[in-house]
Amino acid sequence: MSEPIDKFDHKEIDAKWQKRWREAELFKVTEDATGPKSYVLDMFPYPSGAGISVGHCRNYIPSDCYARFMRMRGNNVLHPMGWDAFGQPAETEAIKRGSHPRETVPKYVANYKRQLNLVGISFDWSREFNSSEPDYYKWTQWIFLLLYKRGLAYRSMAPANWCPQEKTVLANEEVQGGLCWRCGSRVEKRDLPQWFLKITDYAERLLHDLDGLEWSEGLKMMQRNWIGRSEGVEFEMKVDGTEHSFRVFTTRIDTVFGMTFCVFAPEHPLVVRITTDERRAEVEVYAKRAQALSEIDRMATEREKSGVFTGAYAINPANGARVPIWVADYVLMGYGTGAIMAVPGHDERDFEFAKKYGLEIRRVIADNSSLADVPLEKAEPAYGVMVNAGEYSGVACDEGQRRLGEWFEAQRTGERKVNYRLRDWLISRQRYWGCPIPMIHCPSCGMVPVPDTDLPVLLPDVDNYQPTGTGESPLAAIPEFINVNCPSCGGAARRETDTMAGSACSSWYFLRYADPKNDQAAFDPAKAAYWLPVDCYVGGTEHAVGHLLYARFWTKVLQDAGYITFGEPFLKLMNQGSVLGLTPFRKPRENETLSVGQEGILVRPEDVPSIPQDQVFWRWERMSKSKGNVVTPDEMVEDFGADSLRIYELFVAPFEMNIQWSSEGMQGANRFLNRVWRAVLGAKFDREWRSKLEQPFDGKAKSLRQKTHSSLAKVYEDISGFRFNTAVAAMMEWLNELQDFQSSGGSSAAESEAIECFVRALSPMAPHLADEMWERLGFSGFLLGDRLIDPDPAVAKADTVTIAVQVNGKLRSTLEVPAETVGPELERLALADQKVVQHTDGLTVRKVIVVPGRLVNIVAS
RNA sequence: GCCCAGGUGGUGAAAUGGUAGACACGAGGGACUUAAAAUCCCUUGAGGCGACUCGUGCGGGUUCGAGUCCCGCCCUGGGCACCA
Repeated sequence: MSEPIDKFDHKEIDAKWQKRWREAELFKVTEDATGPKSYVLDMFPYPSGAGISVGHCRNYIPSDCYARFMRMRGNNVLHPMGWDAFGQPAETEAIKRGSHPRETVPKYVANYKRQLNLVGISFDWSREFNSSEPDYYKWTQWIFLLLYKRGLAYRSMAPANWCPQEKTVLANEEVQGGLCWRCGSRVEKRDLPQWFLKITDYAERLLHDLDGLEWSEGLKMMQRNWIGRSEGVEFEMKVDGTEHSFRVFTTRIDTVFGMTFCVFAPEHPLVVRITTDERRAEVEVYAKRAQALSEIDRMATEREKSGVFTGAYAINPANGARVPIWVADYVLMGYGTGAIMAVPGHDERDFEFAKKYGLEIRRVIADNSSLADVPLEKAEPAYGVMVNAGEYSGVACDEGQRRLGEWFEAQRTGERKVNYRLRDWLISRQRYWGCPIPMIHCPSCGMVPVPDTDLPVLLPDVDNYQPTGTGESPLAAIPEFINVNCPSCGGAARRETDTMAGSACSSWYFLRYADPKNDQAAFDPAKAAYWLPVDCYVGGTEHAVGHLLYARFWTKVLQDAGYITFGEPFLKLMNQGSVLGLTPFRKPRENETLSVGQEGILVRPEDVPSIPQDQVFWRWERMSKSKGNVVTPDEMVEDFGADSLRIYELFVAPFEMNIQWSSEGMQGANRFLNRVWRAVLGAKFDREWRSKLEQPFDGKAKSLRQKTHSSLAKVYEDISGFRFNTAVAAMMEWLNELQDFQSSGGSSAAESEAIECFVRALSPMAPHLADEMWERLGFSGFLLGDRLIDPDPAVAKADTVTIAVQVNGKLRSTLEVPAETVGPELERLALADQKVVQHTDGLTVRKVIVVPGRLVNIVAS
């Protein structure tokens, strides 16, 4: 060792070990290895031109630390990575740049992979795949057909955002303030035939199975609310003087006697048929205006209620009352039946509506029967006793609900029903860069699925995939693609031209890693049975109700079809916090209006100097390419090395917490690793330390051994629980003690033990440096292929403890006592303590609380 | 408006109901150096010469003891589909 050891050469060490790991195929795993399997999975990224940021690293570094740790604890760990490469952003970007996703995607993928290797992530690249490759999307299509054959895919008309200028369908993201974000024209709604997947058939199971998952309660709650199960009664109402009837759903059938009007969603098909001639013009205008509003606008609470009377009346089946039918945009066609019974006395929105339009408000619920005629100042949705309810008056609400449910069922005009707010999953996109939907429209046979043997339906490799102007996918303009013979009758037919949303590709990718090269099936059931379900899934909360729900749905369908034996794909889910970057904004100009929640106009950092200083302000926002606030790991790795970045990201904050990016702490992480380097390599290391541990240790060596073993226990526990920040802190404390030991001239087997244990424990966090030090200590091989050392609880146990001594709850003194000191002895010592004597002088000791190993609290007055 | 997280030094943060601020960053002082970098040592919640006092968003409560538990507020961040 001729070179100086005051600092490690991170560039040399990173490159050296990354090369060796690659050459040794260190990260490759197989099913036949020993030890229990563990599947540690990161949500696969969408590769964009900006590359991965230090924000992505906050996902991949901790999960890599965990995966490496699990492997070093004897598990057979699957830790794969792939690319979510289909999707609208890639297509939009390519159109803008005049390139093609087929060319840009592989470039971006190569860059992502380079960056991930740069920070030393232990992915098994032999299992890598890309969702936009036919080898993969063949099986996405196969699963779509499986859903179709099981009656879970159907086609239905649904509105899409339509830009009349560009003559194209827009994603919600492309609509801002009702305007197209590119050309600024007013976005319209246009009905198109679209494909849906029947996730609602699985609502109950998706809800129920959440209970068994090791996910955060907050996230489970989000899914529960999204599924939105409610129990109630759906019943039929007749439109007075016509043959028409409609159905309404309510969770509060006990309030049915308080119904003073009904409300239809503006899109309700009955609206045009029941509206009277004198009301027609007004209703039509209203419906048209409502249609132009986005759903979010219609939902906005602050908005004042609005509506129009149709001129028609309905009959309340419970009491025969004749109630007016209104149309209002606060009722949505997509939820329930698209029509409601309005009970203004006991529903806040109905109350507000009734107040505005002077409709009757009746009390039908009260705390007790004597309050039946107390006027209502506001809606009272509480439960109590039914009043003004005919023969039900005086009946408790919950009993009334049951009896009314039975009554409707006996009358055959309604039934008790469970309702969900979850809607079917709209999976079609009128886009080029997606997985083609494998269906054929035949004039004589109708809808015909592409036979499995004809899969994949290849996405045609064309240069021009601009919008068609008809609302159809660009694929509709490619004759070679659309013209096909019907697989059933052989006649001329037409291919489906919609592609699938990106979320289809990501709804089963976790299965493919088990068997990524299989060209006979999506996966070998035996391999899937070995690796799955995912033991630990790591990703952000932004997927709480999209991806995470869809993936659970597909898993259950595959289970029902017998391909897998489990119904939940992700047993444990960990959500990392975001990394926020400082992002420049400017104040709006006079002609610009901000939408709700927006505080300024985003500007690119390079434009800041050209904007008047007082117009610019900075905010912390999630790092993303579109915000121009991305910091890449490349520069951090260049300056400080992969391991410094890893330590910093592990240490900076709790895993699940958002952080504001600052590279100041990088110095500290780098300094820590340099101290490790000197403490480990500057010592006289004795490989045979194990055989020399029997010698009597002096106090210093003994306490170093205690620190070594207690730190191992703490670090292992913390990594297991994803508490990486305190795991790193424990390593730092351990190192401080080792350095103190060394600077006081100590040298013994205890020091060598500490060094070997430390280097091994550091390996999941800082693998490059750990392997380098391992080699320099005279060992060979890779630490990842080796085991961590088990802490010895007997050694980890401290001999003495510090006992806090309080008087009336205030700390007055501390006692340094042997760990096994019993309560009565602690009490005696505390009462004899000089500080205690001072503070209890003139007082009577009333009570002494002793917590052995912790504290003594003397209550005196 | 509803739902979910949070609120602790100059900063990131730590703390099974039991010594608030571990571990770091930054700052100040010192050693080494011609000097700087690096490294090492000391100080660093506020007030007070001190004994001590005060201090975890605010107000109550439970407890021998509350950052932690309960009730009522305020503020910040995230999510949302007015869900009948």
